[in-house]
Amino acid sequence: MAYWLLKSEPDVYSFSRLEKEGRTMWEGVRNYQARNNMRAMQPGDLAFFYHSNIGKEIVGVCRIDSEAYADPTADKGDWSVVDVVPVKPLQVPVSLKTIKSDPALADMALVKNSRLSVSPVTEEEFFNILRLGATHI
DNA sequence: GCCAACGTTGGC
DNA sequence: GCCAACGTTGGC
Repeated sequence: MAYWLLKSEPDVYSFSRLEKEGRTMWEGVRNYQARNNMRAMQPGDLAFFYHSNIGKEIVGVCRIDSEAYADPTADKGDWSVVDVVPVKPLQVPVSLKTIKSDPALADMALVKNSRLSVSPVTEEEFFNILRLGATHI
């Protein structure tokens, strides 16, 4: 079981929309590191859903529901997607500010490599954030 | 809206 | 293979 973090601008695709739709294909990733992270995902892995630009906070937990497969929206290049389903929103969103100010979380890829849209999360980080979010899975 | 950080492209 | 130029992301 691995843990991840997925970024999306909420005015492009928000967590509440994922909850409403029940499932989405995580399309459009055009960065090799992010793509390789998706290729390392397994069905059942859990991921945080982070709202970039607007909110700048982790708002929910979702589950990876497929292995990586070819991105049908890519007209050229070797890109991948995974299917994602919602698990539950965080009772308390965990802001980037909170994460940066917490020594246990300040090494997260979210902080260290702010441009990476699909990043790994350690088990320790995952449960720390759940605790800050007052949420149990 | 600005700009720093980062990744990619292309000329040499 | 290096590096300057450019484009994009995302925090501020």
